[in-house]
Amino acid sequence: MSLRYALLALLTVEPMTGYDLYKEFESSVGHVWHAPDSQIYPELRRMEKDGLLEGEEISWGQRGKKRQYHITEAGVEAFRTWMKGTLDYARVRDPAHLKAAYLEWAEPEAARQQMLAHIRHHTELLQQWHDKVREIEEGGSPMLNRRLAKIPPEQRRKTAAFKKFTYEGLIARAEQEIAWANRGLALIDELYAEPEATDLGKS
Amino acid sequence: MSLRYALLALLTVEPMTGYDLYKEFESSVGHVWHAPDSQIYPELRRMEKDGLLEGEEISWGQRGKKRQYHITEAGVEAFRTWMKGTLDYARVRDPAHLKAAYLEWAEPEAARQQMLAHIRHHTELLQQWHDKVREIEEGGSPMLNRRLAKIPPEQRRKTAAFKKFTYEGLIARAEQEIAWANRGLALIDELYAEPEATDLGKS
DNA sequence: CGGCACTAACTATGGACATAGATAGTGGAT
DNA sequence: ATCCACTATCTATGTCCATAGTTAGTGCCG
Repeated sequence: MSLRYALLALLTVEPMTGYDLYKEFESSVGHVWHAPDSQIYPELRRMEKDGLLEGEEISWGQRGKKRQYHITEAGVEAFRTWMKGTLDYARVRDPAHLKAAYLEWAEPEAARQQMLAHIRHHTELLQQWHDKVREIEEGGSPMLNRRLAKIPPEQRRKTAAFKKFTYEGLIARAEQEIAWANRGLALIDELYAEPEATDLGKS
Repeated sequence: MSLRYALLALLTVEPMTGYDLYKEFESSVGHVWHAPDSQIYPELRRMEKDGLLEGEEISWGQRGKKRQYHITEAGVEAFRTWMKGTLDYARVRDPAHLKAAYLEWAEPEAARQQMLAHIRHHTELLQQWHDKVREIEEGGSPMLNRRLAKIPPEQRRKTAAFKKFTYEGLIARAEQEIAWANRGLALIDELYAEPEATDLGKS
């Protein structure tokens, strides 16, 4: 159900086509909520049917057409209602930690690779999110700038602050995951340490 | 696809029925990977068809029956193969952070409630996971104890260590989420602080 | 003018999961 | 003897999502 609200959030700034939204999901919003175009187009249709959006055919070039959606009053209302209510949190389902729980089944080298992959993955995310925070701080985010331009000046501080707050949370999470995986690497080293010293003691 | 491997992981300890596995998912493994019975039963059938498990009808009471599954050689092999390979990480899709990015749309009180709900949720998880770590440390986890009893003594240290490592990662994550939500509460207070001082300056 | 990357939108299929409910036996408590 | 909580299994429906196409127009580059 969150896809719907992610789309509404973007459409509170300006009317957009499905393709625009898809592009925005690939870059900015997609860092928080990913969605493929095959999910976006039908959802927009459904939202129009539910009265949250209104679509309009726009011609493009000679024969080209695109469908631009703008949010309705009901759409804004639905978004506000969603913001008011509390989320229900999904049950834990974490492949990386599931696997970590049984690392004794892997060769030490494979176990290390798991941890390195975890670090690599979260380092990439970290990079993206750091870039995003820098962009916000420097006022270089086109979508955010358009949003800020539409709202009264006294609201702008809040709007930018919450965006930054969000990304900083994701950054902290990624850093935590990296730290965990590093502890994992240390643990693997310790558990599979060359047992010479111990053997000497035993023999 | 991870459900399959979560089930295999449990079945490396001992043969179990679908109901046993469902119960285990509700308590121990469910802290890492949740699954409802309606997903477990058909998956077990599929795994049997794929030769990873073998099921056996067992009578229970007068007329009762249950189906107990034990892992096959192919099942163990599949589990090892999964442990060897690397996971592909799912794209980010995080309702809590999506919502946080647009908190300026909520009344300050509603915004605070979001943060408090986040704290409450992760505090509950934290509690569960802390209990789990204590259980592991004190040797009071029935499933883990049966697992440890089945393996050579020199393997036991690793097995227990990886379980503990896993839960500690989840604990660190939950603590991070709580810290983030607390920063959120502070930010809300700051952004919506009584503006007397500023007004005085302006007037 | 032909190729090519991009814009634009949609369809089809299948897996994973939530939610809800159906069915039936067990075993202990009142 | 009956009720109830629990054990045990399965089905049904719908949403979400990944993956992989299909179709068609645009606009620039060589």
